[in-house]
Amino acid sequence: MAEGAKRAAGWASKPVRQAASAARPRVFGGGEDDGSATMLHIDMDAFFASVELLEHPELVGKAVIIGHAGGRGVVTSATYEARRFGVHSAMPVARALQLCPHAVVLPGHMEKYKRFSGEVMRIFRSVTPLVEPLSIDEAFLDVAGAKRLLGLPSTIGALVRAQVEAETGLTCSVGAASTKFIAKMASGRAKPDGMLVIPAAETLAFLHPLPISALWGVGASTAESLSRLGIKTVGELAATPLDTLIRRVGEASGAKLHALASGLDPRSVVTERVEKSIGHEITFEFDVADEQKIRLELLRLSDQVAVRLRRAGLAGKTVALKLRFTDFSTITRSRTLAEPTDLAQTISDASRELFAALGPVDQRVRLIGVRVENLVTAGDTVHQPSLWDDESAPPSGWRDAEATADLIAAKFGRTLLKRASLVQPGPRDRPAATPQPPTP
DNA sequence: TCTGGGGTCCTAGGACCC
DNA sequence: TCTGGGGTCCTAGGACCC
Repeated sequence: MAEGAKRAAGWASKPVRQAASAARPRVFGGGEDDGSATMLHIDMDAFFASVELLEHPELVGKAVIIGHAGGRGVVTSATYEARRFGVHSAMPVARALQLCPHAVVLPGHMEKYKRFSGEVMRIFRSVTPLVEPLSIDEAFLDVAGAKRLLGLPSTIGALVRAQVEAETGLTCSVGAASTKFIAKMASGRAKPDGMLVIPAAETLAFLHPLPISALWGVGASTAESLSRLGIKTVGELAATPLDTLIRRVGEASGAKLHALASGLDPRSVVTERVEKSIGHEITFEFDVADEQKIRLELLRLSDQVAVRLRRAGLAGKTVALKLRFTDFSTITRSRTLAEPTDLAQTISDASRELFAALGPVDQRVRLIGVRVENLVTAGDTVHQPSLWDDESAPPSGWRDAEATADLIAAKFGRTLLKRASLVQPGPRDRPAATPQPPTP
C-alpha cells in the first residue's frame, strides 16, 4: 500500500504504533512470553470498514458502517466508533442507524476486500507455510517451527502486525496460545490493534471466567439451552458431567464443548481445504409471487454456480434449492443426480423441478438459492460459456422478467428460452431475427 | 429493527444391504 | 415366521460462523 494512502488514513504517523511493537507484549497472567503459545490467530480489525477508510481518509475517527443502505441490507462491518453505539455485524442497517443516526453508510466492495485479503495472507505465509485462512480476514499460523528463526511467538506476532500495517495500511490483532481455540479467543480480547499471549500454563485461568457465549460454537440457542441447566461460565461448563451435556446438546456438540471448556483442542493447522459445496442465493428487494420470475432467477443462479464450479474444476452430484418466505420460514429441497454436473442447464433443470414439485406456494418468496453439493473433481470438462457475460448480466434482484427473457433470446435465440420454459409458446415464440449460438 | 450471502457441521429418520 | 444390528446413502432442517 502506498505510503500516501496510509498517511491519509491517519495511520502512518502514529508513534504509539512503534512503541507497541517494541514494548513488552501483553501476556495473560502478568508473566513473560515463555514460548509455549505457538498458535497464532490473526484477525483484521473492522476489515471491510478499514479498507474503505483508506480511500475516505476524511471519515477516519467517525462512525462508519459497511452495508446496503435502505432496503434489506445488513451491517457487514463497522468502525469501532459505530460499535460503541451497539452496532455490530449482521444487524439490519435500519436498526444500526437508529442506534447511531450520524453513522455514514458505505456500500461494500467484495473484490477489493479479496485483494487486500490476498495481500495479508501473503504476509502471513512469509512467516510460516503453516497458514490456515479461516475467512477473508483471519487465519491461524502455527509458528512452532518458525520460532528458531524468528524468535518468540510474541515477537513473530509483532513482526506480522508491523508488516501488515506497513504494506496495507490496515491494523490487525493477534492472539497467541497453545491451541487454535484459545488463540482465537485471545485475538478477540486483544482487539482492536493489539496482541494478547496466553502461556499454556495460564489457559484455564484465562478461559474459565468467560461466559459460555464466548465459546466457539455456542450461539444464542445453545447458550439459552445451557443456561437453563444453570451453566453460565466456561468453568461451569467444564465442571458439568459429559453425559449431562450430551443429553442437552447432542453427541458431537456435547463432547466438543466439554473438551473446549477444559482447554483441550487437538486440531492442527490445515493449509489445504477442499470445498464441500458451492452456492448462490439472493434476497429480493420485494417479495415475489410470480413463479416465472422465480424460475428465471433460478436459471441465473444456476449459471453463476456452474461458472464457479468449472473455474474450480469441480462438479457436483446434488442440487439443493432453498426458499425463504415472507414470514422468514425457510425450506430446502435437494436431489442427487445420476452423474456429477457443472452445467448451468442441468443445475437449472434440477432446481426448477424441485421448485415445481413444491406445488402451489401460498406465500411470497423472499429469498431463493441454488447450491451444488457432493463435489468431485471434474473429469474432462466441456468448455461451456456463461449464459451471460459481465456486460449483459441482468442485475441481481432484477424485476423485469420480459426484459431478461428478451436478453436471453437475443443472445441464444428462442430455442434455449423454450427449453428453459421461460416463456409460454405463443406469438412471441418465433425465431429471433438473428439467432446467435453461444460463443465459445 | 426486521433480519445478506458465503459457507460448515450435526441430527434424525428412512431406504437399502448384508 | 419373526427379528437382530451395523453401515451407507439420501433428505430436511437447524445451529453456527464470518
